[in-house]
Formats: sequence, C-alpha cells, structure tokens
Amino acid sequence: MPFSVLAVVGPTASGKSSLALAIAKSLGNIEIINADAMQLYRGMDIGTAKLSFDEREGVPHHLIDVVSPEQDLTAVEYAKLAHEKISEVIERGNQPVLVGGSMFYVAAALDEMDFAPTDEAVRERLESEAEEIGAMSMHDRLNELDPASANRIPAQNVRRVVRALEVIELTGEPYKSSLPEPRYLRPTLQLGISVDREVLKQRIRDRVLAMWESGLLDEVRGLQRSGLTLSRTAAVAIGYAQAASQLAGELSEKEAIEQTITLTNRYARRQMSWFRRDSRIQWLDSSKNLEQQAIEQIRLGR
RNA sequence: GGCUCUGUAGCUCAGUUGGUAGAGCGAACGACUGAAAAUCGUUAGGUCACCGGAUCGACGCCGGUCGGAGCCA
Repeated sequence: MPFSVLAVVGPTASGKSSLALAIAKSLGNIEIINADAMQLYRGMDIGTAKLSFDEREGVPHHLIDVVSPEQDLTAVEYAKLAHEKISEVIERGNQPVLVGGSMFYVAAALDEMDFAPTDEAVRERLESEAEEIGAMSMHDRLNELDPASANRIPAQNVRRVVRALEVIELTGEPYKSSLPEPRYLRPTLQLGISVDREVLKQRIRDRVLAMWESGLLDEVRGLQRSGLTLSRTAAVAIGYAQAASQLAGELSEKEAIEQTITLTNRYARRQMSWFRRDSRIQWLDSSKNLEQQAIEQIRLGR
C-alpha cells in the first residue's frame, strides 16, 4: 500500500528540518507541513529554530507563523489545520511531508483520535474545585464515576484528573484515559531520526548557545515591547521564559542558558519516550547518511 | 600565624539526645485522547573528605591530616 502522507519525526535538534528539505529537493513536488507546536507562532523565530524564508530554499512550508503568540492553541485545533493542509496538498497533486517533533500534534494530525468535547466553564470550575478540595478528593470523585480511568491516572496528575471529570460531565461517558492502538487516517510513512543521546546533548547545547548569539534576547525584548502577552500555550516555549528572566535580571546569562539546555534535554527525552513506542516509525540512524536512508525507505514504501 | 565556620548522592543542602542516611534539582526509564516545548509516575546514584581513638555500636563524640569560607593579626 503506497503512502499518501510522509512524516519526519524525532527529538529536537535531530535534523528534521534539513532532512525534509533534502528529501524535497531530491524528489520534487513536495510541500512541507509543520508539526512543531511553537513554530506555529508568529514572531517566535529564534527560540523555535524556525527556518528563515531563504533557508526554505523555495520549498513550500505550511503552518508556520499562522497564529499570534497571544492565542492559545491545542492539539485539536492544530489537527484541523493539518488535515486541511494535507488535503490541499494532495489535491494539488503534491506530496505532503509532515515535519515536527510535537508528539501529540503529530498524532493528532496523522491518527484517528476521536477527541471528546471540552467546555471552558466546566474546566475552570473543576480546576478551582480541585484547588479547594485537593488532588486526592478530586481523584476519589473520579474513582466513583470512572474507576478504570482513576486507576490509570495518578491522583497527583491533577491536570488529567480534571480533564477526565470534564469529559464525564460533558458526555456522561467514561474518559478514554489511555491511547488506543494507533491507526493512520491516511496511508502514511513515518520516518524517525534517532541520534545517540550524548551527540544529541552536544547538539542541543550548541543550538541553545547559537540562539543566544543570534539574538534571542532581542526577539524576546521585541515581543515585550510590542505589548503582546504570550498565551498560556505560547508562554511555555523553552528558552523564552529563561530569556525573559535574564532580561528582568532574575537570572544571569549563564543560568538562563544552562536552564534552557537542561529543559531542552528533558524535552528530547520525552519525545523519544513517546516516539519509541510507535512501532510504525521507520528509524533512520543519524550517524549515517540520513538522506540516503530516507530515500531508500520512501522507495520501499511506494 | 590566631580565632570561627565548613567538607553528606552529579549539584544545592537536611540529618532530632551516638543504633551504618534523606529531600529538591539533575539523570535513566515510563505514562500520555482538547495546556503536550504541557502534566505526571517509577528507578538508580552515597567507603557521610582522609587517618586514628574512646564506645557493644559513629555521619554524629575526641585527636590529627588534607581541602574550602570568613574574621583578626
């Protein structure tokens, strides 16, 4: 079964963007669709390692700079955007290549997910209740309504307990608290880049240092000066809070950089732990020629 | 040179009146269905600077050695 969607995944700093570009140039008729949660935000460039327009070398890139940093974004909203883009590219007769490391976003774009509804008011009410009666009582409540979920979700994970209660209240049905066997919406070939951990750590360090050298502080200063307050989801971008703390004099430059490196390493670790369990991913070894391996996999997949 | 404080997990530090050690962070691994660059779980790390002494028994008491910090000369 030939694939209609190609995806390039892997941890930060593994070289996804440049591999995608190499594939595009080698095969032609390719359009790249971003699957990086933070590159969707306009004006957040340096800290998200966004390719500049020139660096895209004429290959169409979609879903970059499509949202204001003041706006919240969720996987469901992203999925809608991604589905539209994928359809458009296919209709145009081109090959869509989804590129990014935001695990949940990638899944939302590629897999059947069947998200339950949400309601801001209900969510907020449950959150403040959790604040009041405590995580344990909240979990007890979940245990009465949906023992299976209560069993899977640790009481300490208030976020997920609240979401479970929200869904139960909204739908009257139990919450799906564990991921199903993943199923692609369209025939898909996923390529994953695996990098030796120590090598990746070094690359992350180099990348973060480069971000500071190329003006992340100025970028953050600019965002502040334009009066934008980052939305909840944009504000967690690694590096931005640290740069802001440095500007505020709360952290030294060294501290800001080291913190950013540590957080990025932790992120990379979680990315790997997510991607590793997806047995559909074809892994490419970054110590060898990535482009060659990718082209080979694509040939086999066709 | 004298006085005082100090040396406990990779890092920062807790260790009650002596019964062979804990936390936070980090690390490794994992979970993950509308905040996912989020949220959370599990595990592994320590000859308690070194040497000697008293004690049934010392990270904890005594002596010494080595290394930090401060104050006074």
